Amino acid sequence: MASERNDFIRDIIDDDLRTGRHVKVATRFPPEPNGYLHVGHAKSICVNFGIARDYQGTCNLRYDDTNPTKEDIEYVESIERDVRWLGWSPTAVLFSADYFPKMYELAERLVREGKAYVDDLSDEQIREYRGTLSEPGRPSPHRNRSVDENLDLLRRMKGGEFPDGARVLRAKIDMASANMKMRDPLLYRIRHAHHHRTGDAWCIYPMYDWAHPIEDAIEGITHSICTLEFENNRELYDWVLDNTGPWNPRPHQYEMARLALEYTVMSKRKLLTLVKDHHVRGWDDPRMPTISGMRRRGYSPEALRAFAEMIGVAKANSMVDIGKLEYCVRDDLNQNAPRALGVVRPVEVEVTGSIDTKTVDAPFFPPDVGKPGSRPLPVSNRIYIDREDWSDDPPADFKRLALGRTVRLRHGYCITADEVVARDAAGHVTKLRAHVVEGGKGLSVIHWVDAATSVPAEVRLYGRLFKVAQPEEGGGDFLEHLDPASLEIVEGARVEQSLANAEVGSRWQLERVGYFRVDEDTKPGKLVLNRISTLRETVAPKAVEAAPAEKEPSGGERKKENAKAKTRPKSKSPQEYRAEARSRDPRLQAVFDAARSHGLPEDQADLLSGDLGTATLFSKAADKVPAALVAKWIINELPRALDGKPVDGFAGDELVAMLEALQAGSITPVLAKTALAQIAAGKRFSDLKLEPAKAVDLGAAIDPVIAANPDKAAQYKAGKTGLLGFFVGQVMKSSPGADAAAVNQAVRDRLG
RNA sequence: UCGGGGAUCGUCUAAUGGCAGGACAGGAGCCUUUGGAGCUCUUUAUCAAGGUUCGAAUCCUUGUCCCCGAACCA
Repeated sequence: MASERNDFIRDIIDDDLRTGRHVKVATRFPPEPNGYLHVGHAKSICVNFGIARDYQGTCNLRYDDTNPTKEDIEYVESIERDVRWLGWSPTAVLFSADYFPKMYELAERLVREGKAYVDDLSDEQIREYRGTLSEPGRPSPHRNRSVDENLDLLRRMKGGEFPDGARVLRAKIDMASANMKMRDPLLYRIRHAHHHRTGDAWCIYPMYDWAHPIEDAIEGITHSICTLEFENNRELYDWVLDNTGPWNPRPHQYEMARLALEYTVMSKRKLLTLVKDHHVRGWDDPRMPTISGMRRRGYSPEALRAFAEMIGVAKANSMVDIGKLEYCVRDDLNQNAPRALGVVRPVEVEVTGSIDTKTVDAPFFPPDVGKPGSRPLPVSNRIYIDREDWSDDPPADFKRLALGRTVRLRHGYCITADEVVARDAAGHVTKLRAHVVEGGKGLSVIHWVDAATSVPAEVRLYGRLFKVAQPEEGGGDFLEHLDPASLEIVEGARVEQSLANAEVGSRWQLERVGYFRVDEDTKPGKLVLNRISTLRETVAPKAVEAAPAEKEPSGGERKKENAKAKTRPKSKSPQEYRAEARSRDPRLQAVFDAARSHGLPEDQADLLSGDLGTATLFSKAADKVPAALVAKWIINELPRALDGKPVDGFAGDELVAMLEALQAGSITPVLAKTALAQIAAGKRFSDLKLEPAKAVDLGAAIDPVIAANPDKAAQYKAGKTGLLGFFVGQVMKSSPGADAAAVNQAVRDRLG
């Protein structure tokens, strides 16, 4: 189905579809409308909508608007616009607020079933009663109110009888849970606030952990994808589903790593600070990592989708190289942005000598892009070139214009510089004289525009907002890392005539300068161009001012992170748990002692006596089969066969039967492993159809494999010994009864 | 009474006991009327140590490091 693209979520979906757990796939993108979407959301959008697309499923856009004090209609509108601009069409556009009646109904059900209660504690008290990471919490004095009282109180909460913060509805779960999220989580709080969608209909609002699973369940979401920080919430998510259902399909939550990107910040709070404190011009400032900012900058939906594809989906926290985004943007633009000429800092050049044409026909794309189209380019003997392309004192590898040097004008003729005619106050050249070189050859090709017909433009040169790769690291204020040079506005640029009426939103490559988008600020007669990206520079033309921004925070900041880790209490190790279990349960200790008396080393005895399931399995089997053999199979092989299933259900008699057969030599170890997996799946050993160990003609088994892979055989002989496993694996596949060790040796012999 | 996750080239990500692969970045070369693009070649990785196995990134053990969790936020 989606075999070409593999990530852990798609693996799970493939599995769910294969086993029939689900017949359809339904996902959702659930933003809270309290800010603009950013590139991190773009990843989530592409994952959720991408899955729906790949599996012919559905994906809803659902506003998670359960907190009226933070949310706003402005954000609602921007979010849907951004999702659609990215190229996705929601199956439905929905609002959590529309489920408020159903959520409330289920809350009453919980109360009636004695699974929720109204608490009068203040927020500080609730926090205090909750305990800490390493200490259990205490029950609220109101935890055991009667159902009737709870129901009455809840209804009065809903009726608006109490002020904000006076009471909350809490689930009655377990104040001593190691998972803080399960310590009687809040379900409803009182908020006499106007909601953007429900107005003043409600004065109690559901919390995320209550609302989200119900929303998913109501919509029939099968795979509810969120980010890693919600891992602890999953237990509660499942609890809510268990106590409000039955639901079919029953949603399941999966967590993936959120996107972190170099040279930017992603939290809504920080983005909001940038906007509110005017460090940028708005949510859609082209330097912002918001989708609207990137759109205004000139990034295309295709580029953003390609980026999402490139970074993949996984569970490991990561920091993505900003170069990957820039690559995707350039890759798209190279194919799609027509070329034009423009100079950012014009230097007038008076060209002497004859010019035979008035215009040249210049193609929009270079031959390697291979797209059609061209425009006429006026040519004359008064032109502008870019200040970048001139040097008073050219270094040896300078390939552009200097006194006495010759360059070719793009799409035009060659010129040789004769004389500097004028300079500005700063000493920059403003006017040159040059002459045409007939049939000449230039050092390089430079861009230019015709002086008479070119049009003025304001060029906004955007760079990275921050000077450092990780502005949030180091403990200081992220604003300190803002790059004051992230925007440079150049007023006096000139671009070729054909751009005079370029459409707002159109994207162009100004050859050798960069990619640009026509900005919304453009007015008739005043073209405004945003630089989307520079061109890639294999040899930096401005090597002098290169001084790349420091990539790594300094060492001192490093230390701080570690100190933080050290303050965390240390968890118990599995070994300690097993020791504890034994001291609690004499039966386990007895198995430990028995294992020792069988001659097993202490570490094995320890592993076999940590829980009752494993311990009984071992002691039963060790009565009939040598203990060392049993230990080895239980410790090393059983976990994989079980694949997460509990040991308790594993049939010990079958294990014994299998091990006896193995001992008798009637099955090979390879077969024994597959048998173990089958037993774990509930089969009886005697019912298994297993090829008996037999004398396989190794030559007959191996030769065809070698013959079928002559190139690999050659590589092996040349020293790529890793291929041995490949050959053995192939042979084992074709001759299941073979003895792997013998095959291994025989392949080795044969390939010399 | 702490619990939940994670660790593979510089970066991101594959490999589900059998060839450690791809992409980005880097390097070398070719090509080029964009110092762009393209093409070719190429450097570089399984957190550590033990164990099981013919064979381990993958299974077991111990250890190390990183992230998340104690809002009436989501």
